[in-house]
Amino acid sequence: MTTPQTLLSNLAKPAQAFSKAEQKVADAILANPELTTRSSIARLAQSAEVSEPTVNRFCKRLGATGFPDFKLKLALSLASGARFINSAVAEDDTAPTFTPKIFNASIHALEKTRDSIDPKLIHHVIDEVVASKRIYFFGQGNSGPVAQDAEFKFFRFNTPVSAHQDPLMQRMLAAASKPGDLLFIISYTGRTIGLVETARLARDSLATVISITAPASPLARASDLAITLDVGEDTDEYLPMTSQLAQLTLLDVIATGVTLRQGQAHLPHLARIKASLASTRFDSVEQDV
Amino acid sequence: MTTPQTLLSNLAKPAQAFSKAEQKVADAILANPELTTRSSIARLAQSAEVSEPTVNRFCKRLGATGFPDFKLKLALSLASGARFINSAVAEDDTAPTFTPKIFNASIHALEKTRDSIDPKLIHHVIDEVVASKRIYFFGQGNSGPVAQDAEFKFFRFNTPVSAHQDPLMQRMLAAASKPGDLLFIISYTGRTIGLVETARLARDSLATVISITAPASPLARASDLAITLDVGEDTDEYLPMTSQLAQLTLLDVIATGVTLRQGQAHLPHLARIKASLASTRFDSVEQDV
DNA sequence: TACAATAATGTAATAAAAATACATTTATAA
DNA sequence: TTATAAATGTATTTTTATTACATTATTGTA
Repeated sequence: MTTPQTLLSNLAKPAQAFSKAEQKVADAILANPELTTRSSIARLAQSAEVSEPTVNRFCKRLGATGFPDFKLKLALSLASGARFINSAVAEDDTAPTFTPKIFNASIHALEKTRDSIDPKLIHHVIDEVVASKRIYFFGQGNSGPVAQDAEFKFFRFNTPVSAHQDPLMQRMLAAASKPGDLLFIISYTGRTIGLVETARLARDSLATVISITAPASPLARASDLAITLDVGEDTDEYLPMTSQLAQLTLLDVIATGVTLRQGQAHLPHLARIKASLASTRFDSVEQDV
Repeated sequence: MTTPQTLLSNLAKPAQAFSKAEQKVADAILANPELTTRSSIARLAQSAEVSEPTVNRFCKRLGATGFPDFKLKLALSLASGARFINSAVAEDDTAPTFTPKIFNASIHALEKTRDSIDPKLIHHVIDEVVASKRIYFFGQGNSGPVAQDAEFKFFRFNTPVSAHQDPLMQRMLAAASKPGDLLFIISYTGRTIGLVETARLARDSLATVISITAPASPLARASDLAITLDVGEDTDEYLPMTSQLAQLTLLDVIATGVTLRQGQAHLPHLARIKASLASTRFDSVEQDV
């Protein structure tokens, strides 16, 4: 089934087994997809130099129920991910052009992550968090700030939580861990030697290890549960490290899940935290939560 | 002019001056907008219990050229931001339902930021970064990890850079700063007393202060340049702190801009950084950049 | 209250668009 | 070649959208 997100890229794929006339239709659409979403079948047939039924058959072949449905899917495809195909930052970009590109790349990464997350796995992770007596977040390099951020997010629960970026400290804490301890290990590649060893040490001590990392990586294999994020190509020198955003949002999801699981029981605890910040502000209504 | 993004919310607005029959149409569309994008005018007229021309007139009143155009705009509106109107996390949500909601909220925040950023301001900020002799990133609370992350991102440039979360250290560095020093101060609310005072100290020392903060906040006023992010409501207990994502992506934009400005000159520097990480990996192809 | 004047809505006809059935052409393999 | 199947086009029908115009409500004023 052709999903809206991939329709446009399917069209562009040269591997497609289109017949001569259908290729003409594909070319005509690709020449101006935006216009196609507002065209009649007659107009498109004319610009592709084929008959109207050919266009109609073309649409059905691509999974639409007919031409109007095809236009709808095309418009959706244009509106969502597919539009980012050619949005790599180029050397001659200036602020007005590369700014939206970078935001779009970030948005795209979150969309991709959203669509690839297994809610069952999230459910299990929340189970582990709720069951744990103590939580650690470990990260190195760019994942260090993510671990630190997670500490803030999980501070609202009554379970003791801390984040660590220092490899030696991570190692010592892992070795000293006990059953009931929960370690989140965050690594984009899952190939950082120190973190993989830390995971093994912790599991030897019967602590639970959950990693947020790359699919099929050494770290994923060394963990009890692995939430794998395949945000994709960091091949482009200029594009942002979107994996962090995915990691951060994922940790938000987990924190939210725990909050929901605990229900209202812990709200007074949260209120006390908020109150403690009031005096550091110009006015006490808001805060940097 | 009704833009695609706001069409749906315009429909829902009770303030709209719709006539009786038109209100019926609006209600029918709102009851199932998704279905409407695939309906014929006859079907919609029937479900709204009005005549077909009434539907047609309704569409034109909302800025479409006709019913098909309206459907297209509606579909686009559905595909983009507007769909998040009612996506607050509820107490009876479970992992499969709240996970996409949180990702959507994050995506929405980035879309909003993307559309509100002034590229001219970004250009000026890049000017300041390129001109600076030394860069500091200051943040407290949840913005601390953002500052730390920025340090990683800006490390690729030859300019010395450091991030600080400790208020005393921030204060000392600000007081000791000199012309040519550039301070980035990150604060969601812009009302953290310590950070505002730090900004004033730094400007007294003739350093440049750029803040990433809330519009019209004390911090924004105390800065040379203020990039203001209005990500909006953190009223919902369960929704993520999306402002961090906006801050992170914004810093990505700035870092990218600086990279582009410097051109290829600094690529060898970057290569050396990458090489230095190789031995910490299971294989040296990838890294936690 | 009555009665223009105007706005809102619907009916019926027309035009436009899309889909279908079927004929013709083109390619393919025996 | 020549039968067969696949691809494409023509003509027609069906569906969909729009327009013109009639009817019905609504509003303001004498």
